[in-house]
Amino acid sequence: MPRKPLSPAESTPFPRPLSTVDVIILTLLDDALQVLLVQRDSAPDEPFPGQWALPGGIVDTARDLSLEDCARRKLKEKTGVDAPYLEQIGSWGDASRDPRGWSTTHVYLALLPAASLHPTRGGNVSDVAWFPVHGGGSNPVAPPLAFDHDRLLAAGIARLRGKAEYTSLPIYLLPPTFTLSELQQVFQAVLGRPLEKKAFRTRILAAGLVEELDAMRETSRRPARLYRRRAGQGLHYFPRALEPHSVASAAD
Amino acid sequence: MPRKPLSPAESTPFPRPLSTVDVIILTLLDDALQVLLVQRDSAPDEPFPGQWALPGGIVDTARDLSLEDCARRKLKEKTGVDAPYLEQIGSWGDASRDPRGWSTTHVYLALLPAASLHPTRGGNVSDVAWFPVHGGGSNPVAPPLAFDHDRLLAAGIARLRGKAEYTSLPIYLLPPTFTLSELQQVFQAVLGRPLEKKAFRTRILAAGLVEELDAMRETSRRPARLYRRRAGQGLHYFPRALEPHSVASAAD
DNA sequence: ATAATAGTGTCTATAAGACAATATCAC
DNA sequence: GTGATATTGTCTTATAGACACTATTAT
Repeated sequence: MPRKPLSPAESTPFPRPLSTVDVIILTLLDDALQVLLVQRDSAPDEPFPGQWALPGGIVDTARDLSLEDCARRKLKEKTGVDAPYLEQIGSWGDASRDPRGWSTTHVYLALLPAASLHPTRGGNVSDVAWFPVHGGGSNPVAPPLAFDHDRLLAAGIARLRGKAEYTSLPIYLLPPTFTLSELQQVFQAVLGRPLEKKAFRTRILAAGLVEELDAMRETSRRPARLYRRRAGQGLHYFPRALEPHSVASAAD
Repeated sequence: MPRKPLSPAESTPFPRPLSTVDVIILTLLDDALQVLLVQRDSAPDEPFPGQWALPGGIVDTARDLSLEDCARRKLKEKTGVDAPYLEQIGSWGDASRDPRGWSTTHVYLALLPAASLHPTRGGNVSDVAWFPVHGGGSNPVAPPLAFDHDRLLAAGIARLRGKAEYTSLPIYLLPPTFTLSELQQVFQAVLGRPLEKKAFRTRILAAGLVEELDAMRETSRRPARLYRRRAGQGLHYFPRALEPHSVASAAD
């Protein structure tokens, strides 16, 4: 039962669904797109004890001013940082997705650079870990996730992949400065296919969404020019998609 | 207070936000994009009495199997029909958008052909009406909507306009058979700008998303070939946007 | 010099924009 | 025939793909 009685104004004639927020936190680690997952409590009266799940939880109307606020809070709790990109992916609400009853989750996608995380690959808690997202990678993503989190994660990945075809979105997976080769590698990791070097560089530079720095990345080979996102530039929409694709599903 | 006590499994340590669904129902009437609005109850203890609002209401966990289910129910209640296109636009949840307290609305976009509606322009109830969506039309959209429905509507229109640039989405605003000129008019009404005739026709036909019928639309001028959506074809993504556009806001 | 990665030159292919020309109907 | 709308021809332009070539570093 609720902790406090509802005031008359708050009283409504319907039982309210449980409201939660889940965050799909992605970054690029070891040249692969990886997702942050948390292991659920092992207490047997908890739903999906011990299973891996997306970070998230119940909306706390006393602390969270808004759904996005709640997502930012979850993000900060698990990573210790704010994400340079946070987007709502959608909401899934029905009677059966949570054994506790009718519930709705509001899913957000957060992209952040791996370099912004703590030294030991970001996870500062033992029940938090990064998993590669690849369908065909050597180490597959964790076993089936709790609740319906598999489909939520799939929707987040699909959104990122889809937007990578015609926007600059994957740039948010990189630290503030990067080389064009690194940027191309991020796009390739997201899209799961190689891209043409010349076409890619022309596309990025013609869009004017990065600016040259006076510094180079010094490696054991030829140094590469460093760039950074142009200040105040949001997501860039390219006039053409990266590859002629044809049809998609009926809704979104 | 809730009508029935919560079972232990349903008990959660947080007060739950109010969950609602609102539907942005759009169609093409009189060559203009129009939205279906409902006038709220005039009882002074109701929030926003007498004001126009998007059709919607509280999620009924006893009747609605899912959020989308709920959206379909609202749609059917107001129009009497199912929409050939229904997409979730997003969810807005915060402490202040509803005077009754912390609430979340789940917003859906429905596109349907005007011809599918009842004879007298669809509205079979006196407190339901279509309003043109145009910013610069002769008859502007209704005065400020109830709650935060202005921004919800704006988000829905923006989604439709955005997708019209690089998908076939506006086709769902037309009846099952149509001419290419009519299809072009729908795109123009959505985008608010004229399109090049030849380029538009090539684009549509090359995509293979319509099929020629053996019938013509007979008017007082040269008859025009009728087409219909190819069966089983979902939303089509064109390889190029209709016009080179550059930047958008930071998140979606 | 060689290996490796960074970066460029140049050609082709595709699809959109511009805009004129032609086709088919009612009258 | 004229007027109106449908449909097509053709040229230009912009940008992605292919792919070979040059540039710069460490060794």
